[in-house]
Amino acid sequence: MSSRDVPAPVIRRLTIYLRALMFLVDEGQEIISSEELGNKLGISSAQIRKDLSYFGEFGKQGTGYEIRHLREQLKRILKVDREWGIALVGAGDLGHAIVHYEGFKNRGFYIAAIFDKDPQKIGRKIRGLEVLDSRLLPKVVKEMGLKVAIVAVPANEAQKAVDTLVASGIKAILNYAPITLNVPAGVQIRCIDPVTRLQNMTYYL
Amino acid sequence: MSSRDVPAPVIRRLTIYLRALMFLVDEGQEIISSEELGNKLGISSAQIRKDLSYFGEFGKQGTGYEIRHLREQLKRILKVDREWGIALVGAGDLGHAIVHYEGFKNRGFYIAAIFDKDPQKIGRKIRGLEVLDSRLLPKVVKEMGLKVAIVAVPANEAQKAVDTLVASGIKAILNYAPITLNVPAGVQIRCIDPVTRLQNMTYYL
DNA sequence: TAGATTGTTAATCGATTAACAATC
DNA sequence: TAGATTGTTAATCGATTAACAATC
Repeated sequence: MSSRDVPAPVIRRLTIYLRALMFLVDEGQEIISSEELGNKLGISSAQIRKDLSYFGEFGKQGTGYEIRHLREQLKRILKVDREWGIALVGAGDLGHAIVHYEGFKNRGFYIAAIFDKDPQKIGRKIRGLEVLDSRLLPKVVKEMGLKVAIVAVPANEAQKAVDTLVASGIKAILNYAPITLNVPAGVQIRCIDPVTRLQNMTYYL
Repeated sequence: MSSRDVPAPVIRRLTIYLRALMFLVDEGQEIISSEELGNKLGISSAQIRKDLSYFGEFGKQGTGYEIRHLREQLKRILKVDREWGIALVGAGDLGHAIVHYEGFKNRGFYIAAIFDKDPQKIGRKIRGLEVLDSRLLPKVVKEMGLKVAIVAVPANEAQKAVDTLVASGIKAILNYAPITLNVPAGVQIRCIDPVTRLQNMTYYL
């Protein structure tokens, strides 16, 4: 597939463009130029046009981009013109916060199932969704056909959780444990570690 | 300052190296080569050696790196050989999860003050720390000399929160609102948006 | 010493930027 | 049309990689 060789930084920026376009639609704006969008995001207009050109021609010379149209195109490109069910592993404080997070809505994702191995947590409901025994994970993930997961367990349990998820057919994992995890080729993984982000800033202070 | 022109990707990776070294110290390992560390992190050994060479010579030919020593050096470089107090803005679900987060410990940060504008939340205690009225933020941040903040308020309140923080002397902001925020030069900002990270993965599915 | 691994250089690779013809 | 902005090319810039002398 030719789109495979789109540079990774381009894909990362597309998600930022999409987020901005969603916001602009809410604001009622209909048209935007690469210049104006770039100013809002701190990205050059040339960069934006170049990024978009990997996928097609979405603008109109002399005018700019029709916001709704570009939004739909980016949703399609990023494959969030649908809703992905997420398997959440870990029903602690962080898991709770993730389930209550409002930001998934209309952005392509929803929490489909919650798992934990703590008998104290199994059976409880979070936002109407029952916490399931981790031992049921392979069965449930397969039955529901889930491809996306979030790992919100302690660092020392994270690799095991990831291994189980991968074995159950999960293809994309967002990991909140502050540790580098290994996955086989063909499985996507990203880590959210607030401390590394903070350390990244203190360097510059 | 010459260290200003160290490439940003290098600093990002240093935080990953530091995280791995902390883990290795816990495991009891004492020495590691760039090759072994690279294998663990999915980074080439040449990359690691090059990254470190921006700051000095930390290894020993034929042997590798003394893990504790390299850890201390990275802590110093990233300025986390101290503890930074964090001003947390927003005491909702996410704010709660951040206060209860165990990952800050021994990594250079602690929550120093919590602010919210909701009268329902002001005065309550989270982990022994009282939620303060947001109107007190400038005074408290200045008095405590805080330089680092975390924004955990809704998207529509985030820019205002950031403006107040910057006016109060904050120099580094970790933003959890799913929106691009503007800060003046000299202030660092990073955004944690799980949905953009997820969208980044679904592209490749 | 012999073997191993660093620190660093030079070459390669890839991403960003500037400029402008095309065109709405 | 005249003005504005796109899409794209070529040039620039920057980061990664490979290789190896230095050396523990």
